[in-house]
Order: sequence, then C-alpha cells, then structure tokens
Amino acid sequence: MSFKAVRGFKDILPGEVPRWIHAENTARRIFRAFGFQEIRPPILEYVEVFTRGIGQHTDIVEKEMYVFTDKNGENVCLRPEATGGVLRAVIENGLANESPILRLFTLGPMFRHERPQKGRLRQFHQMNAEVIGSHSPHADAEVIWLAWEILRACSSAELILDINSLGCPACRPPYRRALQDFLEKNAGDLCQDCARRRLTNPLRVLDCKNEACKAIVASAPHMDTYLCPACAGHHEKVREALDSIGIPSRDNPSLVRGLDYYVRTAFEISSPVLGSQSTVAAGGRYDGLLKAMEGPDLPGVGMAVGLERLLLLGGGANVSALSAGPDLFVAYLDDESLDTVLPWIIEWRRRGISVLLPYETVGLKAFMKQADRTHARFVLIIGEEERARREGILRDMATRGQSPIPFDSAVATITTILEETT
RNA sequence: GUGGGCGUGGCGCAACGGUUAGCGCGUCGGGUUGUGGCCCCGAAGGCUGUGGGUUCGAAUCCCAUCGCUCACCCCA
Repeated sequence: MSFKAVRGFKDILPGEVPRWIHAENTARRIFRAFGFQEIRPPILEYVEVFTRGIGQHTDIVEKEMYVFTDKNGENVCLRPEATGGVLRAVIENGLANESPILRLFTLGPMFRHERPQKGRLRQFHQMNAEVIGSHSPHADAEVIWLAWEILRACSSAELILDINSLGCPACRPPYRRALQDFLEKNAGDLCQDCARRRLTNPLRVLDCKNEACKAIVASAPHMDTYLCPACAGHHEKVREALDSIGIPSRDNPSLVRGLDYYVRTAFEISSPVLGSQSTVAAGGRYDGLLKAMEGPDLPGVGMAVGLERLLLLGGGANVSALSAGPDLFVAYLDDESLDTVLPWIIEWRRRGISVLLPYETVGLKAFMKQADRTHARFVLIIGEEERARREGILRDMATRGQSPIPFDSAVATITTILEETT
C-alpha cells in the first residue's frame, strides 16, 4: 500500500456518513430551536487569532497548532478551536453593531497536532455555540442547555455535567497566588509535570490524575472560598437556572479548562463510556476575550461538542432513512431498452426520485443481485419481450411481487408508486 | 514527547521453526438458456508492513525501522 492518510487524519466512509449527517441535522435543528444563527469562518487563520485568546503557554499554542508560513511570508495556522475565528469574524464584520446579543453556531473540522488515540484525532470535528453580548448567568445556562440538548438528542449514553467557577480578574489572581504558595510548600511531593505546572499553570495541578498530587490537592485551597461576591452570585444563578431547566449538574472545584480565556463559568460534559478521552462537550465564559482581540469590550459564553466523541457514544436514533438505497434500479437487457427508458429516467431524476442506472447490461440475474445489494426498493425490468408488448415490469423487492407497466403511462404510473412509498 | 499491545488477500481471523500460507465475510461466475436475499459448486485475490540477522529451512526466533492502536500528557 503506497499512499496512506496522514497520521491522525481519518476518512469518513460512506457507511458512516449517515450517522454524521444525522448528528449534524439534529444539531442544526436544535441550534435553530434555540434561536442561533450559523456562521462559517475559514479553517485557516493568522496565528494571532488564536494565540491572543488561548494563551501563549497552553499546550495547544506551544506544541499542538499546525502553524506554517504562507507563500507571502505570513504566519498562518489551521484552526485548533472555533471561538477565535468566530470572534475575529464578529469583530471584522462589525456584527456586534447589528444586534446587542449575538447567538452564533458553527460546525466543522479543527486541527491539533497531538498523539492520536481513542476519541482524539489530529483533524476532528466540533459543533460550537457562542453567545456574545450578555453578562447574564442565563446565557451561561442556555449554552450548557444547548450542549445538553444536542447530546441527549443524539445519544442515550450516561452523561455527567461538571461545572465550576474560575473567578474573574478580580478574584482569580489572589487565589492563584494562594494556590501557588500552597503548592510550593508541597513541591517535593508533586509529580514531575506538576512541579513544572506549579509555576506555569498552577490551576492545572488541580486535575492531575497522579495519586500523590491528588492527595496534596485534596487539602489545597479551593477557588470557591476566594470567589468575589459577584462571581459567587453568578455561579449560584447558573446553578439555579440549570436546576429549573432540569439538568443535573455536579459542582467540581477542580475543573479547569485548557484555554486561558475562560472566566467564571467553566463546564464539561463527559461520559463514562468513552474511555480516557471522556469529555464530549465543554465550554465556559470568556468575558475579556473580545477586547483582548482588539474588538468591542463585550462578554461572551461558548461551548463545543466533539463530533467524533459524540458518535462514539452511540445509541442514537436510527438513521435508516439516510442510509436507504435508491427508489428504483433499472435493469435494461439491451441497448434499445436503454433508449426506451432513458427519457423516463431523466424525468424521474429531475423530480428527485433516486434512480440507479447501471452502466452496462449484464444478465438479469446479475442485475437482480446488484439491485438487491444496493437495497433498491423497486426494479424496472425492460428487455426485448417487454418492448414487444410495450409494457415494462416493475418488481417490488420487498414483496417480490411484479406488475406490468404500459409504456404510455410508465412515467406517471411509476412516479406515483415511488412517491407514495417514500 | 514517553510507555504497552499489534502488524498475514478488501474486511475479520488461523497456521507447535518444516511440503503449493489456510478459513469466514465480501467480490465475480455457475446450479438449463430472462429474475435477488437461503443453499450448493467454482474462480479471482497474499513478494505474511519494510530491512537486516539466526537456521538446512522463518509468517513463526532476534534486531532495527515504519505504521496502527491504547494509555500517559493534553483535550472536544
């Protein structure tokens, strides 16, 4: 085998596409139901679009971005997440001037140069929602609600929602300092990674899986005791809102997000059936981000659902309608018969009836096998005998019943039959 | 970047170091000349990931390399 797909990049084969389409359609329907509009930013952006927000010392920026120099010497990258591009588009096009609150969603591929494993690819797909312009905790709740609704509609797997408040520029720094002081006292017992993180990104130590670190973290100061009154109140309101919607949530003080721009609300929906990469959706509030990107000083909340992981959950609705075969398979036994049916096929196809037309004649038996394999609902048989009688044979593959179809009325008759059975 | 597991026809697998590397699924053809899904028969399809080595003899043992995969890390 000479050519292979690039590591971490996967083909989505015809057999799995119906599941993707189903998930995408479901999501689009739900986004609409929540009053969100679709936006489609490009996949390639200037590096700064992401480095501003995600944070210079996060793994994503440090080592996971597909960065390269364009022919004109500009630094561009394949987007590692959606929010940066959406916000850039909002700012560049002045969308915030058109409406005080923007509710946007987007679907598409993201790229991160990580080591592939189950539920983690280098090109993966997300469905994202962003609410721009609202400080209200109800906006946070709605974004979480949206993620929950999409997940629930696509899978019946067990889901767990964790939420936390990361504080704001007023109350996080004091906490960060307190945590850092605490970690310094225990530095000797931390794992190697955490010893490093202690200085660069102390919050991350909180969700380290190392047992020794867990033991230390257990007695570490908690963010919730440092939250300023405004943040504490906000967090409480988000929880209340989720309660009244009926979404069960779990307060998780060690929940941290990988992107620097989050303030206050951070959340994560995971499922135990996924294995190591168990997070299927996540998001949070990013109030300072628009301004940091030299846009208007507007607050925002967003979330992302991982498509591959969502599909890994399985247990969704049936997708039979999408994976069904053609309405009609045309078995023509000689060239003259093809001449007869071609005009009819033109008409059917224009009407949206799916007609599978073989490229060459084989025996009728072989045609029947082909028709069976493609799961065609009906087969139209036309050969010398039919032409002599001026009537074709329409066979219903499910019932095995056949009936003659006079040539004169063939188009209309078959159209009616096919449209009725759709 | 670090570890573990695995690389055999399109897919899933088998073959105690010993003849032409098998089986299932799939594909194609046939089972009376124009009718599918079951059954039966037959056919096509493999330099056993690659490169070295050990041996009279390697899919099988050793080394290297590449790839896949799971986990760490990180995250959707």
